[in-house]
Amino acid sequence: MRRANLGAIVRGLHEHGPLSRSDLVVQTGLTRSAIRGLVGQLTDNGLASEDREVRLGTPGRPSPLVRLNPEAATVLAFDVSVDSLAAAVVGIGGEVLDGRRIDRPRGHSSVDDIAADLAGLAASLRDHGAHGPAVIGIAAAVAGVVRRHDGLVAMAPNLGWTDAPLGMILSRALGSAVPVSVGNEADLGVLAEHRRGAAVGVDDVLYVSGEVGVGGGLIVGGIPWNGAAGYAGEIGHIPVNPAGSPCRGGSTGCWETEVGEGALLARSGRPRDAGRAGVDEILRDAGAGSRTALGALDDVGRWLGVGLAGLVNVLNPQLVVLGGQFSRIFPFVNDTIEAELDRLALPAPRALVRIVPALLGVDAPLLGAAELAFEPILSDPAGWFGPRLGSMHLASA
Amino acid sequence: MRRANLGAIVRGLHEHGPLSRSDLVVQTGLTRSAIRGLVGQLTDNGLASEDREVRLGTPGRPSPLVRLNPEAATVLAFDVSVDSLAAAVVGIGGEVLDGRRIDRPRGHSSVDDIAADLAGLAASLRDHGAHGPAVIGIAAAVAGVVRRHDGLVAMAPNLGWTDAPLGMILSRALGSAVPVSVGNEADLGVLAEHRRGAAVGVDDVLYVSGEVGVGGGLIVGGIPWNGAAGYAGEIGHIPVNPAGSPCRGGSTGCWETEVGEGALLARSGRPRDAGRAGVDEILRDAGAGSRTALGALDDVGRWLGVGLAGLVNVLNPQLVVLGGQFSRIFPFVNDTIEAELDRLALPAPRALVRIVPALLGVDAPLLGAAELAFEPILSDPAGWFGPRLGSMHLASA
DNA sequence: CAAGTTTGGGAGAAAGGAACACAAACCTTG
DNA sequence: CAAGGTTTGTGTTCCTTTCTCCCAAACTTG
Repeated sequence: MRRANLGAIVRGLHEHGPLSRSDLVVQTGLTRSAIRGLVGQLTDNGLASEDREVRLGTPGRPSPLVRLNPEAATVLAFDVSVDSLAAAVVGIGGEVLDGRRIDRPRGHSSVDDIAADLAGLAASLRDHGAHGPAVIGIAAAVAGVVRRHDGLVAMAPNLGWTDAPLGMILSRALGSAVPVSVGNEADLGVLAEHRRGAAVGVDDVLYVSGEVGVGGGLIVGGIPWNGAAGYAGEIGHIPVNPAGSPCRGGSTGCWETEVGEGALLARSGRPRDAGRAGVDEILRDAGAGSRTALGALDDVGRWLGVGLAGLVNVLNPQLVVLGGQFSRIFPFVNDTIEAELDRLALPAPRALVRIVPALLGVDAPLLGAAELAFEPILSDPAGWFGPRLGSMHLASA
Repeated sequence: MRRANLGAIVRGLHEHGPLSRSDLVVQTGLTRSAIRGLVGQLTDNGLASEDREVRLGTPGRPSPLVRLNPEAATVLAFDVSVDSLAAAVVGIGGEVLDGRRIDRPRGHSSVDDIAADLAGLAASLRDHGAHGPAVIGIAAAVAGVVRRHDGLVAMAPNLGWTDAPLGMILSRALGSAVPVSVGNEADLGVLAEHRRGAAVGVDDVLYVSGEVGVGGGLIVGGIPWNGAAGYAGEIGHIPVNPAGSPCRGGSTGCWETEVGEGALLARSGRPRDAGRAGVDEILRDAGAGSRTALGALDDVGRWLGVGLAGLVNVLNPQLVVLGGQFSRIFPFVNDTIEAELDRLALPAPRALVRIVPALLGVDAPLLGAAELAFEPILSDPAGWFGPRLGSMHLASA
């Protein structure tokens, strides 16, 4: 009923940017009268405003643009990555009001330390108003296996976490009553690329993020998919090479051991833990024509193609977005991947799929976390104005 | 609005069987008044009826059961399998009014011949009334890669088809104006197992059908998923063994070449084309304790586990249903599969998943086709009564 | 400047579900 | 067997929400 329609309007404005009332009419299928009432409710509550700035040039009465007010509802987004920590304040509509990213030494850190660092980052941001009424959601992306419904990080080998209740601890560190969601880095990366990046408008997307580990995120029929318990997309651990080396998970021949950062470094004769700097060297050498570097990239590209062929057959995506380090090595592996897909994938799904690099780079998971935090207000904006319900959320938390 | 609520009621009755009005109240969340009006509309149009047969034993006024009238809306379902052809008339609510299955010699047959055979089967069924107003949908399951939206069979190696327009040809052979849908055997198998078989009530299901080839069907969040173009679930062609043998698709080391019927037969020292009879022998020998037979089954079980581990990591299903031949060899491979999953799958998704044999056996794809054909009336029952819209469908076909 | 086109504004109508009161049918208890 | 409790069907009324219709406003085009 009304909340659903209101949600459709707010979601449309959030995802597509400012729209005129007549745009909303064609998008929602409602009548002008209905749109008028609903938009009026949004402007009355300050969530949206109507601008006279109108795109002219068409006959007929111009329709003023309805735009969401970013200050009216903001979220706090975090990213716990292998090499860095980040925080951002994002306004509804997607505008990043402020953000900061700091380097982090690789290796294990306690959940409490990380949470404290994140809280510190958040406090340093303009407009964050962590306790203000405008913050309607908080979410964090983390490089690990996450159980969605309670924000438990079941496993994060790069951080040394097992069954870490990041959501709860972060909530406490921030001292905020606003609910905290936690999501896997790749799951949130694909969300961001789908809303604001390389996969806008594409409904069936596989996102492959290559960092130290390899993660996957899925958009199925236009909606993100996380599996029965939020564990889906752990594509780093598909068995591709029974003759391969053992993997951190204890199994053998995982895709991740063939295409991860460590594999690329090792194939080029560097130590596996040379990190981002080592990858930079490889890219520089490859650009200069080094046989070793190009060979290492080619090997990784070949195994990328092998794994992707299986995934394309199983998932039949329209688009594969390569994120993380993969987006950086993309120019060197593109042709090899396509050739392996031609060789190994079934013709029908093969013909449909395109492979592209990510557009949002390292910030994809951070922006995806913001989108996750916005989700409740996009589904049911009515719950966030009128009778101010902050206390209700506190009670249910 | 109303059509959605009406759809929810019809769908509930179709999937769960007869329900009392008060059951419908709790299921839909509507009020008794609303349910009364909606159920009244259904009974007025003959689609449902209310029985006085009531389950007693509880205090309060008994609520008569609302049941769908199977004769009021029927579908014609077909199955084009490797070894057989089948047709059935199924009434709304899921009751099979009549069905027949005939053996088919393995090997290639033209689309026209198959369509003619199917039309002949259909004509021999009681209650089918192919031209009567009660038939509201026609669907066929086929062992091949199917593009959903137009019923094109892109590839069916066991039948020798490439880009075969089965939907169109079958429609012509039947001489019916009712739209014909076509689906992949495994996609429809999982639909049937989800509605009436081993996966009832489970929202995230992977169905693995082992015949000559290996097919997969997915239920994601309670709804079937077919990929961007209907090509999803081609899990037979995930690369699991780069050292393996070449596969019909032209690639190498596909899962199918390690776990398909041919692999089982070859590992037990039989010709790859010994067919179902050969599998029967292996099962008999294994029951009698034959080392060769048990060894072959063990090998297949091991590779089954390898492939499933990857799929479980990627898809995080709650349940894996093994269908086709796999359901027959299940008792002999169960333990091996579980052990391989323990070894290769990530702990989190591994802990969640259960592996079970299919319940509906060879008829799963046939029954799934029926469910596919029912889909339109379950989504919008209002379109099928009142102003009898048969002519409209004809016009749009 | 006039005609045409598209959109906003407002009143009234229609549709559909919610709320409520009451009656009916069953169970339990004495 | 009678009375009370419980649950559900029935019917009426009310309310919410959208749709319809007409007019005014604002822009383009000729």
